[in-house]
Amino acid sequence: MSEIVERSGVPVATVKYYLREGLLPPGESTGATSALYGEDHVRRLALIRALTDVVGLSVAKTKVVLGLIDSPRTDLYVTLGEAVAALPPYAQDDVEDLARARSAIETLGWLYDPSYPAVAQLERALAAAESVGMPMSAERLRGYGEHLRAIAQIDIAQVPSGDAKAAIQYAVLGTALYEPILAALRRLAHQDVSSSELGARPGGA
Amino acid sequence: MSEIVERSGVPVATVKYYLREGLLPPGESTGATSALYGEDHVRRLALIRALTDVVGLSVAKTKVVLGLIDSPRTDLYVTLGEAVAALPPYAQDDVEDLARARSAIETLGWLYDPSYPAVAQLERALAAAESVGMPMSAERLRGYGEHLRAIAQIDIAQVPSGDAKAAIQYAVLGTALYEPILAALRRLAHQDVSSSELGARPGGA
DNA sequence: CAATACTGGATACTATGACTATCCAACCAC
DNA sequence: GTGGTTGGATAGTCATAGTATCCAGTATTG
Repeated sequence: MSEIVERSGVPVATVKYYLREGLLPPGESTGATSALYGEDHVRRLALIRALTDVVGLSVAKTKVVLGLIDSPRTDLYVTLGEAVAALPPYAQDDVEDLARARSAIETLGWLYDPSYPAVAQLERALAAAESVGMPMSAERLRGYGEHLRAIAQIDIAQVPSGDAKAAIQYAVLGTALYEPILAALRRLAHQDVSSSELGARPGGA
Repeated sequence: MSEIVERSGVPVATVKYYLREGLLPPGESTGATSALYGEDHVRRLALIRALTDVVGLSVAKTKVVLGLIDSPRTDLYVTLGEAVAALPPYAQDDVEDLARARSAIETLGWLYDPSYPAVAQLERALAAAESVGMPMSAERLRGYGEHLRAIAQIDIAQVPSGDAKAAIQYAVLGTALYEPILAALRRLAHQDVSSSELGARPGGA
């Protein structure tokens, strides 16, 4: 065990905690006081840290996501839905009306399936923006929609097509792990756009 | 006070807590046992809930963001940087090398300013994806970059241009509050793209 | 005008989450 | 055989985000 601790940089006590919580599978037991851990465990630890530290999931939600990766359910659509439900922004599933989300999705001409968790998440996010006096305009929505759809196409083009299980795993992780990248890139794009369009410059106008 | 409690839906004890923590400004005192609260306070409460519940900020980070909105610093660039630093994915500011982020930004031909917090956030997000075996390809990056830059242009076109303070407030809130919308839309776009390209359908293939 | 109800403010308490530390007995390596 | 690890169990810690209680000073109303 000292090996994976050293290679992953995660403290022993924490590794034991993940073992306890069922995030990390036990090593192959070789007697009462030792077990074998391998490359898999190191990768698993990296994944756990990525989901908790970077994506910001709780240990409980991380466990859900890992469970979906380990044994994907029936099909991609259902599995991805469950994964999405484990990702922020969390929307409680008590019946809120989905009017804003529905109207947005219809404006975009996209598939509207109210059972898909992202719909409630969108509703919540739109309601929050509105409650603060920054409602989403239809025009802005259409702009976002166009470019996000293009991004989604890029994402989907990467999904391995042969093995169904691999495809689901890729889709789940891709949804979760690329989100922070997208957020950071948007922030950087703001910089770049304002610098090149308005002449703003690092260190003050 | 019962008024804002009722209108905002936030429990009294919690309102008092926000008052204590300095997230909510005190009402205009009218004697030792009463104070006046108004529309401003209701809006402020909505903003606090939006930042904590939807964006997922801690009370402490929320306070930072609110502080920037209340009294923006020197200029937009600096203020937005501080706001961005208060947003996930958090990157500790101890000297990590920013090789991945730098290379990504250079690939895109964007402005590279290592002091801008989003650079460290990008580094962390890219490193996480890589550590899990899903590194970002240059090709995918270019695709993301193109579309996110377009989104950033939409964002910046909305920023009010007259009043500098209003512009800063808008930029800070827009960065934070639209992020969950973008995340949800991307997830929905995945649905729509896969449904129209692969023939997948709600309820199973 | 007196009883009751409601404030603002201070203080103390609780619940949850994510670790972290301690023990212990079994081993394995020398 | 004996000292240092290991796996496993149990208990303790710390931070965060509230809740709950108390209190005394109004305000209200019959």
